[in-house]
Amino acid sequence: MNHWLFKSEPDTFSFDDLKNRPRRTEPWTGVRNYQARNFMRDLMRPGDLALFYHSSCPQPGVAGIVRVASEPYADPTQFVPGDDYFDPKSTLEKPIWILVDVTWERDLARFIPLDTLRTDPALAGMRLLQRGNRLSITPVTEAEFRHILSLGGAAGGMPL
DNA sequence: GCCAACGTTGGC
DNA sequence: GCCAACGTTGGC
Repeated sequence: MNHWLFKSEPDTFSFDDLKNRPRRTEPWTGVRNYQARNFMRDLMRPGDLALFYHSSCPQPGVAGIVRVASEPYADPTQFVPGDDYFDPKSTLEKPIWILVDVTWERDLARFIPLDTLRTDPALAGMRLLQRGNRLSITPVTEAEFRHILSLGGAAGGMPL
């Protein structure tokens, strides 16, 4: 199993927004970066665990735990003229952009601020924290994932 | 709102 | 294929 980090701007779509959806599951629309797309296409599998990260907000950091809930499939927003994510170069026959469904998995006992991640020696190699990283989806090692889970505190349930 | 850093575009 | 210009991201 692989582990991931999904970035989202909480003003647009927060971890709680996901949790409050009827099925706690949403398609992760709007990825328009080839590297992030290729992670989904080539390496992501249903069942993979991920961190839900809040970016571009007063308090950036990890807000909760989610799980990949589908195989990759075409992102429908690329076909909708006028949509923020419309891509005129894409066609139904040859879609350019894909997404996966993401489902709420678990709350953390506490939010983990970016500053906490940055100052933790165990996370010095984390892709999210590397200079210049802008990817909205990044791989996370199992060790990093476990460590962050422990920072966030157990919030009940079966072991992940 | 600033700005560093990076990705994409398009002329050549 | 190079690379300058431009757009975007995201922390501060």
